Amino acid sequence: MPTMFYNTLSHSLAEFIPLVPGPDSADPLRGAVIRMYSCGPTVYDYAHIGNFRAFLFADVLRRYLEFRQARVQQVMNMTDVGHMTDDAVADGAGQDKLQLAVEKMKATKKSGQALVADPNNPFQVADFFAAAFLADARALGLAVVADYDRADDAAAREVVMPRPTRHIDDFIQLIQRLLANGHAYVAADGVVYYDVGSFGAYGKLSGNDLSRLAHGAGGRTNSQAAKRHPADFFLWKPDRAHLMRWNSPWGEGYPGWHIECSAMAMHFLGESLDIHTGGEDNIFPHHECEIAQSEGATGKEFARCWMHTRHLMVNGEKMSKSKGNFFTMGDLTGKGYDPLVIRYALICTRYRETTNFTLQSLHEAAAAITSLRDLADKLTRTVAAVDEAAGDGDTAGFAGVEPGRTAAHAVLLAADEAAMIDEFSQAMDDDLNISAALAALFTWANPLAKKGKLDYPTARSGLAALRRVDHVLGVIFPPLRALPPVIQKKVDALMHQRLQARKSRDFTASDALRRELAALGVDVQDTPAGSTCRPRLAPPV
RNA sequence: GGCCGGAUGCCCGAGCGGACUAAGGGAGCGGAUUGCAAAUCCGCGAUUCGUGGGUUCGAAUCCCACUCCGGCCUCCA
Repeated sequence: MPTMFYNTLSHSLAEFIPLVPGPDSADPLRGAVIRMYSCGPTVYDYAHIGNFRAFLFADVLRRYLEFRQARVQQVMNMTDVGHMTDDAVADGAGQDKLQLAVEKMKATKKSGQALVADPNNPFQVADFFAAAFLADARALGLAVVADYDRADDAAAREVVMPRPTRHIDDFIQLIQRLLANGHAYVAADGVVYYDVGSFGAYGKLSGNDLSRLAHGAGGRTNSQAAKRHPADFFLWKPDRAHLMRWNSPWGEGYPGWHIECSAMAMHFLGESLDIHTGGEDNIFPHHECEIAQSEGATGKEFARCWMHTRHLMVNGEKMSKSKGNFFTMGDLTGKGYDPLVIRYALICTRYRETTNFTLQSLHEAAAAITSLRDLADKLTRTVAAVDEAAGDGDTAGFAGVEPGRTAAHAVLLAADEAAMIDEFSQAMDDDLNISAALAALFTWANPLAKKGKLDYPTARSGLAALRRVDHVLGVIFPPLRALPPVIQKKVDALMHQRLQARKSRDFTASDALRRELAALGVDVQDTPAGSTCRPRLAPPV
């Protein structure tokens, strides 16, 4: 079955064929090199789970392509240029968002918790939130951040998650190119604008057309004398008062908010990309403008496939700051949810559906992950026991290699496993239908989990299959977060206390202790051999 | 006003013309086991797919109308 993705550009499902396909025409993904650009976070504040849903969608997409044996070069920007809160006239009005962040930082400093040394320094503020983003993203298992962490120096990291403030020269060059070929102009107010009228394809992504943009009820109608068309957007704005500003041929100022993605994507990935991802809100105007800038400059198709994820709702409502109904990672981990639970809850529905996020969905996720992890444990123990007895230490072959890439692929799968992998893959080929893919996984996993004793070939094959799907899912094999040492001490003490209570058959005390332990984040299980405990993925209900 | 999506059991969510007596997950209920516990195991929950028409031998799946919900058109993932 061909790999079908919904392409916002064509408004339809179409087979995805890489620009540089692999050698096998029957399976163009295998061995392909796929260049993918993902619109990343702005680092003016903590990212919320709605943001992370979009990044996780890109992550699952990338991981699935790797599952299919493609090599993916993914670039995700971290926007640290202070863009404007009120860009309604496509002209940089309102307040600088980084300026707002700086004000907030100053406020927290006054209240005694200094988050950065100098809250007046926008670069420090941006660095602070960039670090916070990376920490959250690591916990969620974003592969692009793993790449970033593996990069050995700052320059190498820059390739993976570039920061616009370090690419101002690229922006200037791109703007000069657009000026030279007539797609941009310097207006009477000294601002450099993109001339949308010069780019006939403007609107091809979003379905907007210029006449409607000029006259529609949805804003952007403000006439600005300096611009040729109301939809013209600025590329560079001279402004000596702006918080972050740089020298340019058009005076000291700052870049427009669309130029960074065009410039950095082309800088690192070339003039044509395979896939460009983002949230649905990026379609217009951001991605529309990216296309105009990039294709206006190069004359080549900028991105072959545009993929957008729908918004996340919280408790049935759109997330918004005024309602205060958004969660950050810290909010949820603080309540006792493991990041892997959050990951699962955010990836387990198809990216093109509006999804409603609730705390209940986290508990469902915890239950689902727990059963898969229990199966993985059982398979691992079975394999390890035999390998140990045989003395070949072969289990290292599983642990040491990046999952999904080599070792797991090298293990020949039994018929059941192969069928599951095939079904999983077919579902994902259908525009990343992860619900159906998960159904295939559970349908295979449940009987295996219920079987009492497994033979070695079954366990080994099952483990390899689980590792392969988990290369996409990323929730079965990554370690859970560790209990803080202080809590661990308490847990040990309570477990001991409980053992005493059970010895004297004081089950009331034993159960009370179980609840205490649950509140601390561990689940207790009693077996004939004694009591054990393990970390909980979610707090008790 | 323009342009898009969506409505499936208690909840989430697949299915997109015949294998649907509707996947999978969660919650619930009954039983086994147990400490009248936790964990585990076995079993049970939609004659029905927003409403009304239509097409068809056959519709959750196609067409029309209606109702409701959501998104974008403006900073947002």
